[in-house]
Formats: sequence, structure tokens, C-alpha cells
Amino acid sequence: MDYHHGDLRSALVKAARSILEEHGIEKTSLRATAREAGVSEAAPYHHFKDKNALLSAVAADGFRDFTKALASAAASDEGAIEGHRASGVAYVKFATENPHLFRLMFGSARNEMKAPPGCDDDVKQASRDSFSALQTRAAATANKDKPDAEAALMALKDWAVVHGLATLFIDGRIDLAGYGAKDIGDLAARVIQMQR
Amino acid sequence: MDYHHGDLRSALVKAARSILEEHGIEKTSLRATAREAGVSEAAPYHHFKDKNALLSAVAADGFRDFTKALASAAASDEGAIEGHRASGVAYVKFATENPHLFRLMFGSARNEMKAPPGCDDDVKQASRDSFSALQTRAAATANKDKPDAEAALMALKDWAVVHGLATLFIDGRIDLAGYGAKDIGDLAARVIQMQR
DNA sequence: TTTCAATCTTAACGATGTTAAGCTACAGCA
DNA sequence: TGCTGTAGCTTAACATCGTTAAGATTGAAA
Repeated sequence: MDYHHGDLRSALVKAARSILEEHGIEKTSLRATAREAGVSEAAPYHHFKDKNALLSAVAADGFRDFTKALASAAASDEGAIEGHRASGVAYVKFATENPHLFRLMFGSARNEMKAPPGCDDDVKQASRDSFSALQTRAAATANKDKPDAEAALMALKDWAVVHGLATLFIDGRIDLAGYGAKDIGDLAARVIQMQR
Repeated sequence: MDYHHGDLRSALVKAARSILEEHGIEKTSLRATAREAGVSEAAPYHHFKDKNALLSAVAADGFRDFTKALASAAASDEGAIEGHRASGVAYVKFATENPHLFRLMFGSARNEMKAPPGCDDDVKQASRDSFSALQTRAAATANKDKPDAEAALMALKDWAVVHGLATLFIDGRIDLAGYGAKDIGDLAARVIQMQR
């Protein structure tokens, strides 16, 4: 047996994410993660306080990818409005392509509200980053003479629409055929376009 | 020990729902539910195929209350549009007041996509009922000369907005103070009003 | 009264999260 | 070079969970 793995911490995050994506949150156990990383079943406790901490690290990782995906979609289109819409579609697509990860990121499957109040952990920060970028793009599309409060509310509405579409879809609540949509990206684009 | 409980099945659903609401999904185990109902830890298996089936019954129960809450909110206001908006606010409020139940109902914490394809279970049916009522109310507010497809898309958008607000809020993603809102109902009403 | 099916219990299995205690191997110092 | 401390990992155990198999209890039909 090799003692001293090298970088077990990130190996565990990687392993957990891989299990999550392949087999869902139910099967993503600490012990399975340890086995996947080729290490004893109690080893993770030397790098993470508990299972929650591991999953939080995975979620934070996911948020980084998520933020990148949204930003890159926004940049690929010219114009503030088009970019904003493209990032909305990317939001829904990300969720669709990584349903388990997305649920882990947003859901409180992880820390059932029991995170210490002051504990500004990685995930919350990463998620704040995601939304603040979204908000910035939304603001860029707002009419200049609108009061700030209304612009903020519009940004929130935009967020709610894409988040709602994403969660409803990955939970199997939306029947694409019923809307004559060929895929969820198509449907999301049509819903987003109808805004305002 | 009493054998023959009387109506253990519904007692179990009640017990599970009570544990869920008080302690969250994590603590809602089959065994704890059985204990709460004052019955042996394997007794539930004589009334439910497995844990999923129990939770599905709870979710179906929740959907019935949910549908009622939305309908009653819609009826309390006159006018199709006002009623539709009121039911949107009720949607978000229900989620806020029953976060664990709401997650169980919509999330796939329950049946991680592994429900048999043909299995049109109680939950799916109850959830369909909820949305079809919502859709009907949305249609009543649509301009008569709009094509049906567009009206359906608008209904979907309305659904996505309230569902997004609800899930984002119960997962702690929305800071009410940041929007100068006194409660989530207030905020939801403002977001919904800004539609169209 | 006997029998039988419905209903519940007891007991066990494997898996999980978590903790306590001990083992290994590298780094720095003699 | 050899010694030692400590970071990193392992083994072993506990309580809990979902689930199943086998047996006990009961009320009602025959």
C-alpha cells in the first residue's frame, strides 16, 4: 500500500464528481469515493471535515465551470442583450448536461440549511460570483433611465426564469414535444426571447 | 403490542410528513417513520414497496394541498389576471412555508429518475393536475388573438418564474433585504407584476 | 371451533457516516 | 549516516439505515 498519495484532496474531489455524474447523488458515498480514489475508506476524513465538506468542494468546482460556461456564452454573441440571452440558454443547457452536479450545486441536498450562519464557505462565494456576473449582464441590457431597483428586479426575474426552466426540466416536468421544441436549448431560447 | 393498527398506511404517511416538515429529508427514514407511528421498523413494508413509495405518497399528498392553495388564491381575487398572479404568489409562499415538502414534491430526491417509464404514479398525476390548472388560468389571461403555441409558451414562462423564485429562495439564494422586500410574498408579487 | 389470510414482529444482512487508535514513510536534524 | 517527529494513511469498531426472510398474532369466514 502506498501511504502518501500526493494530492489526495483533489483526487477525492475528482472521484466524487465522477461518481456523481455517472451514478447520481444517491450513490455518491464517502466510502465509494475513497474506493474510487484507491484509498482506505476513512482517508477522506484527513482532508474533509465530513461528507458535506467533500460535496461542497465538488459543488464549488461545479460553480467555477458554470460561471465560465455562462461568461463564454455571453461573450460569443455581440451586443449586451444577445449576450445576456445566450448566457441564459447556457444556464439551462449546463443544468441539462450536468443534472446531478447542478442539483448538488443549488439544492440543499448538501447542507440542509445547517451551515453555520457566519460560515461563508466556498460554495456560497462561488454561487454569488455566478449570479453577480449574471446581474451585471442584465444591468447592461436595462434601459438607462430605469431606476436601479427596477433593474435589479428585472435581473432577478431573468434569473428565476432560467433557473425555473432548468430545474423543472431536469426533474422531468417539462415535455419538450408538447411545445414543439427539438431540445431544451431551443425551448429556453424561445421562452427567454419572449421576455419584456 | 397491538397487531392490527387500523389504518397504518395513512398513519405512516402522516408520520413521515411530520418528520419531514420538522427535521428535513435527511432525517426522514423509514425506521424513524415506523417508530413515530408506534410500530415495528419493518411494518411499513406491508403497505409500501419501499421507502420511495412512502415518500411518493407524501409527495402526492403535498401536491393535493398545493393545488388547493393555488386554486383558492386564484379564486380569492376577481379577474383572470389578478387571480393568476395571486396563485403565482401562493406558489412561492407554499414553497416557503413547506420547504422540505416542496423539495420532495419537485426534486428527484425521491425517485432519482429511476421510475419505470410506464409507471404513471400518483405523484406525476398530482403534479400534472397542479400545472394544468396553472396553465388554464394562464390561458384565461392570454390575448384571444394570440396563437395557442405562444399562449402555452407564456404559461410555461409564468411557471418557470414562480418555480425559479421558489427554489432559489428556499435554497437561500435570494437576499430579501437586497431588494428592499419585507417578505418573499412581497418580492414575488413585484416580480410577477412586472411580467409582460 | 377450526382455519386462513391479513397484519405485524423479530432477526438478520450489507452498506453507510463517523470516530478512535495505531501504523508508515518522508523531512529535518544530530 | 542514523534518529525522530509528524503528516498521511489504515484498521477496526459503532450506530444507523434500507431491505428481506421467517415467524407470531389476530380477526373473520367456514
